[in-house]
Amino acid sequence: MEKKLTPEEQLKIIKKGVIEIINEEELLEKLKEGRPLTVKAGFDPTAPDLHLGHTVLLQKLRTFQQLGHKVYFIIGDFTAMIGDPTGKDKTRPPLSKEQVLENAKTYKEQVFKILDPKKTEIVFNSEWFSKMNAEELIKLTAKYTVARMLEREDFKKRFKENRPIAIHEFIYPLLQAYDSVVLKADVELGGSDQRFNILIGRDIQKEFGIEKPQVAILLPLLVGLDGERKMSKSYGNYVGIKEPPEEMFGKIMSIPDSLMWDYWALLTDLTEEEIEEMKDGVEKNRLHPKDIKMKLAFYIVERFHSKEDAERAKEHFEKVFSRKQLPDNIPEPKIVVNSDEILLPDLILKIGYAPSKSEGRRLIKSGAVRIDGEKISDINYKVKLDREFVLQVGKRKFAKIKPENVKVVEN
RNA sequence: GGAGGGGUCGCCUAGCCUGGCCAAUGGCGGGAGACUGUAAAUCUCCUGGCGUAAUGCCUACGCAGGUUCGAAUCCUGCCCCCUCCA
Repeated sequence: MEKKLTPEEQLKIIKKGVIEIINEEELLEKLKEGRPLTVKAGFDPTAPDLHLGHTVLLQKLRTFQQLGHKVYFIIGDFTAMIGDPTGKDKTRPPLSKEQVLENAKTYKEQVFKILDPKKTEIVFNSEWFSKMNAEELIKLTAKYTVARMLEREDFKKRFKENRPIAIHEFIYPLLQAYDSVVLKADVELGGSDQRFNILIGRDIQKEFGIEKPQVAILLPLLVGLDGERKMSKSYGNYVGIKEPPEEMFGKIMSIPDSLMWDYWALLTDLTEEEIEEMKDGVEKNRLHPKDIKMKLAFYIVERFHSKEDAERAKEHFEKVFSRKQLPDNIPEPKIVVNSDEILLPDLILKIGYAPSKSEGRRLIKSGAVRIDGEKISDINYKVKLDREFVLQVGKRKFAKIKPENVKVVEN
């Protein structure tokens, strides 16, 4: 808990790292009222994991909590069944209720790695939407127009290119807006791609008689591992906050160097000056970019796991990738076979290191497969399972095959 | 409701007129290898499944049938999408 800060001081803290506040004077007004503000951010439980991209937002929510405000973390279980069309060039397939609930469950435990449970209210928007009837829904939709919906870039684009926009996709932003009505949100946080949705929230709140609508706070989007698109579950370019330390470390090491400055800025508490200092060091060849990236990876792993985990992850990384040695903890899969000899592609398939036998063969052909460090390039290679050996597929997949884990079943 | 255009291997796209050489062109994405710092850039290979192998088998060009020795390609019906008109 901090000492009560003046509205101006609070604003300054809030503004750090923010792309845009719509609008700032209104926020200052609200802060001057001296009451805890209702701060809202919504998440679609479309995949079971929160990732680093989400944490940018969560961090800012925590800032609000530290300033004494109240955070509503909305799990859009209802809206997830629609699918947010933001940034999409095609209609999203809706999720089943079961999937959504399953995903939502894991969200809870994850958000409290960052947020203060005492000041967080987790709400499901199905709470109000599943009770809404057709009449109420239509009244809600009557408050906005097609033309205004089409102002949105992704809709406009799809419309122009004669690609389908389903009606429900128009309704999505209205539902999100309605969340803000229900909660009487003072502030809504979102990534910069949420600008449109959040602004509709302001309009709709006014339509429902809320005089001082929510202030939109837009945060930068974290670019994903590919260095191209925003970090997102659907692009598969993300680092989940529950991922094992080694994974996390490795993934961060694989981002393009140019991207790491964004990561430093958005995912750490370092000041701009400190980051600039490092950047300068790299540019003047005083510092090696790889070392700085290692530091970043360490920082992030420590953050979501522990210092010890970070140490281990770093050690693992150096061992496996820098020194090309075997890692410490090699999985020892149990396998069931019908003979004590097995074709290599079969073995690779069996331990799940290739999705099909054909793929396994391809990997062998391309020289990605090693047994006890020795490259195998014969796709008909037969492996004897009566001795222990280490199988390596690609740079990062290892498995220790032990005779005691092999079960021979006649058939 | 009417007229026209279209649905191809993750995405986009070629092929369909002039059936076989089509597991199907090209790009993107993805994987692996080389070089490296699991960075960038570059180069090479791979990218439906099964198969020790083969000019091999299976499944696949919206769905269901038909014509044919043979169909992504021709015919019929159905479903879906887009455009224009109403």
